[in-house]
Amino acid sequence: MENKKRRVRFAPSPTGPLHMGGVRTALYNYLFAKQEGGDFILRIEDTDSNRFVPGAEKYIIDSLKWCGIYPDEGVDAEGALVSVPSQRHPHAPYRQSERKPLYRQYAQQLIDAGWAYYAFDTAEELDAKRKEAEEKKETFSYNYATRGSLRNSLTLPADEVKRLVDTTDNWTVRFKNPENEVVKMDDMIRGHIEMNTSTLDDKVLWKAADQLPTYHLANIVDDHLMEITHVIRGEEWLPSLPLHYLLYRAFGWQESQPQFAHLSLLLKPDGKGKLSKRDGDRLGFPVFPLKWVNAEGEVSRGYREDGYYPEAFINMLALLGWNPGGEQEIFSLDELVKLFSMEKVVKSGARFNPEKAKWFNEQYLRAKSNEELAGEFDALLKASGISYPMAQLVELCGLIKERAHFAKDFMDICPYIFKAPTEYNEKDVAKFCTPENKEILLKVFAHLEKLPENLAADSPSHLPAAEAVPASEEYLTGYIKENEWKMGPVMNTLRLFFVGEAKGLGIADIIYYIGKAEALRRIKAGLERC
RNA sequence: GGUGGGUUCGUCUAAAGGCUAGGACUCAAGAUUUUCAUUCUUGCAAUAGGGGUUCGAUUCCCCUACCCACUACCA
Repeated sequence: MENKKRRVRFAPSPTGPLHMGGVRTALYNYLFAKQEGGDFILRIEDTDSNRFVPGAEKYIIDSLKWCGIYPDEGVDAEGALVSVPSQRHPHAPYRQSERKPLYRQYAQQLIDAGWAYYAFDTAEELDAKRKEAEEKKETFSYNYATRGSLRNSLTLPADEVKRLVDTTDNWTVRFKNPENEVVKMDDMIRGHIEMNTSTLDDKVLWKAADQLPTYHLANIVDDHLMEITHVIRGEEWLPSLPLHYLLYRAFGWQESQPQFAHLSLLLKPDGKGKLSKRDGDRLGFPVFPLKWVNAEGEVSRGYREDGYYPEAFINMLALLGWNPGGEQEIFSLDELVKLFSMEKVVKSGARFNPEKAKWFNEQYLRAKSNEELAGEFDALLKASGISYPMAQLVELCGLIKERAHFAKDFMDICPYIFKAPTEYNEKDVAKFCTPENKEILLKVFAHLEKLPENLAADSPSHLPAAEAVPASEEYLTGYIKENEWKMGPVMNTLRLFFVGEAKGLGIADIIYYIGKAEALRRIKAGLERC
């Protein structure tokens, strides 16, 4: 059992975009499997025909792909139909809707063994019972106490049951929970758990109306057939664990029953409750890996579109509820695979912190080469119709990457490199547009005009110290010092003219990146407007 | 309401009965810089409460409080 090759599955339901909590579940499954060279299987649990959302399956696959999580088996990366078992897909099909004919025989097997029964109560009848109980401050439960007085194969005569099963189609198959028995379970994260079967209700396993199983049946049957060794899923499934244990027993599959691990949920950054789509809209951060537009045309932002690198997203997600123990926080996917352990998964829910998510991206941004970033920047510039020499763009990226959270911020950090400011910050104008500074700037203009292009910029910071132009009165800083002017006011007045406010890169750098002619134009314009 | 799970700085977490409870994010202060940002230094800040067990509890047990999930012919 322990020596068997690990086989895990991620089994989302295509009812909408994949939540980042779902991505984390997929990630933990993936890390756990890959650590020992196991298989990661992607199965689509589309047994709820009412909630099916077109495009959701493709979204899930694209999301995992973006994160670098590729299934070994399962629905194809292109979402192509995999309905025939093959070497690559030995347990196909991987969509439960395509496995539809399979489940009925298993439901039948449970009925024959006395572990399940037919139930003929309509949804309306049961709703009425629930409402009635609610008014009396009680809870209606379809279980050992009530099943004897409801319309099912335990109470109806055999010929009537046969007639209803054969001629009607709004019946279900329900699991027959044993009465007052303690189910003893083990969870890899939570340890030993016990639950009394009398607190459970008789879950619907199969519906005649659409000839489909519910989650519980489909899940257990498929996990068994697909030889899943470890079920790693969200905490919301913990309450149905006893049912799943009982199902394995009812089928006689205890020997190959997988081990279970229930992950805590991702909580909203503020207030109470689990992280939801609304929190992202309200607080201004993505909840989904990729952008999603629903049928009503509502747009949900995605981490990808917000400018996150998938490595940063995955890194952040991995550390939300798991920690290898040291003080390192930046891990590649490969490192995560090596270090992951289920014992180190945190039991309590993790509140999501959007600030920290940004910080992770910043770390990855800074680790990128200037060349790579320049490629991203160049694409942004081209999109706004700007072309700029690549060699200088690479140098510029070295400077601005320390100022950015995302590569998409590059343009906002230094728009003045590509375009002269159209307006000046009023406070800075009041501070620096003094008669004295104007007089000095007039002289600086004249001095700069005389300098050759390659020296106008003084010593831009991209140059290694050894290649830097030696300090000399010939150049800008030397000229200022020689005249015993205060460096601050002169530089900031220049910056006001170059940038539009007293912020931004060093003056030498700005002159280097905009060129002497443009620098002179901006000083001239500044002096006129001041 | 019932059942189950959980609880260390504001947040993510470390400390598997034993140093002054450590790190990161955020925030604040200082240093550096021609400004801003970066960088560096420093600081603020926690074992939910109460009982036990023990020479010694963040750690083990019990109670309380609070939080979360489930309680569908959804997953």
